[in-house]
Amino acid sequence: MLTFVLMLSFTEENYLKSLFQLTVETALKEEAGTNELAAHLGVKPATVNDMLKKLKEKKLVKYEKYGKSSLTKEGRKIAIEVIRKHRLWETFLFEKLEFSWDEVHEVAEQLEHIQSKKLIDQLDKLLNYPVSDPHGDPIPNAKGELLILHQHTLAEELVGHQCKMTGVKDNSSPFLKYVDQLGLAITKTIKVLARHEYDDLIEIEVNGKRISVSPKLAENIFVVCTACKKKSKR
Amino acid sequence: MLTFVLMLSFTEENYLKSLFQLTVETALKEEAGTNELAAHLGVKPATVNDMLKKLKEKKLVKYEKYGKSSLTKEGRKIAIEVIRKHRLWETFLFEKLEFSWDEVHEVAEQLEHIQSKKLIDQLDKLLNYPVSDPHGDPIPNAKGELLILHQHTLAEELVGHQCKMTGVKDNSSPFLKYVDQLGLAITKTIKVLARHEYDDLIEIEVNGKRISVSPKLAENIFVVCTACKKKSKR
DNA sequence: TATATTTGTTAGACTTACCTAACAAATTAA
DNA sequence: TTAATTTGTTAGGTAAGTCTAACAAATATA
Repeated sequence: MLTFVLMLSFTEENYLKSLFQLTVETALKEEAGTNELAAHLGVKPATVNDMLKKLKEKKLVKYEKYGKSSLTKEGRKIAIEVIRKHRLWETFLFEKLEFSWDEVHEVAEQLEHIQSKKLIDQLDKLLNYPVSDPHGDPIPNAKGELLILHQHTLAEELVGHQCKMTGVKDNSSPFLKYVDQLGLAITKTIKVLARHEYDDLIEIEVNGKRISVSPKLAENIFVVCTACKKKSKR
Repeated sequence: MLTFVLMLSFTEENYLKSLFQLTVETALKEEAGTNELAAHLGVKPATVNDMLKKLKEKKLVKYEKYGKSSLTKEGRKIAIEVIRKHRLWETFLFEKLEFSWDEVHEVAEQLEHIQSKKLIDQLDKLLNYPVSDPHGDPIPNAKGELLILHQHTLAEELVGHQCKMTGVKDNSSPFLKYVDQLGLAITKTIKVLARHEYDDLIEIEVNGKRISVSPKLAENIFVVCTACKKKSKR
């Protein structure tokens, strides 16, 4: 069997990854708009426009003029590979090289583009086939299968419920440092004590202490809740 | 103290590395020509010409029209950093990820451009501060100090002398596989038994067996020889 | 030393990924 | 349902890194 390996640039890989993250991954929708992608990638809409045409040519995205865009099966496959590499590298940096969870993202952004199947498979083996990265995000396996956690954000959690922290939405260093400071971390048990109408703060119990968190913070904390059992949106 | 970090592209880093390898490192001379660099980098002389002007602008190379080029102090510093990264990655792949010595080079070519001081320092620590890579090449330390072995090639070795293999000049996979096949490897003891005028083959003893090797091969094998004690050229 | 060869340079062109500015289509609001 | 706003597109421009083709300088050879 002859397999054609189409070589993609770092940039092209990043567009596919962004599109994946804006659609399949965290969001509920199937498509993303040009401006939305531009904001996510930190470039101008005109640039995204050019790239969408190019990626459509290569049959990696579905795109029609003035329409929303989405990944093709092949495009999704590549996006998942990049995400797998990113998260394995993050795990490596955290587990083996003494990086803290707020430091891993930036370096993994570079490492995720290294081309070598053997490298990634061996890294996976060295780390003992981890299922999630330091931020709690699931790591796709070598077949491209991705465990989808039935998680929602802390902001959506009901008063009185107890849940467990499973990850974060925002991977920026300042946010992660703040999370650390508050004593929050993946696997911690969180109980929602109250929601204050007056200033929208959410009062929670964690580590046996009561703290108040902003809705902005709560929206970036993922949790699972057995009490909830609300049907997952994916 | 304010330090200005000038960000270089992968390409610029590769030019500095090539220039280092063609001058300071293996060769005896201090300068390299445009065509020579072009051949080493696999690009056309015209391209090198443009880049030399650009790197001169940035004070990383010394270059005058129609003259040979060399690295400035700052350029050499950067080249050594890239080489350090390359060789640490090669060692990592070989030691931790089960790569063979003919597989490490290609992947290290990509990894050497990742920007993160912490990454490299931690990698160095994880590997326990190695002094040479799987090909026997010395790894510069964090201060940019590079151990220079007083080595020469097997082709230069005198008949009757016994030496020890310390490295290879050619890092290509076919060459390295061939070296493996012949039973040659770093640290092996080699005795030069004879040189045959007729076909230039060199007869050596290694692993207790007599084999004949071509001058081409011998030119790509580094050895040290106590009997020789010939003054090193660097 | 004159000529041939090698080595290095210049000019102009291409591609990728980005930009700005002007415009067009689609959506939202009045 | 028209007008305002948002969203998306086009055209044209820039910088990096590459190329080819023509030329110039330096070096080697006769």
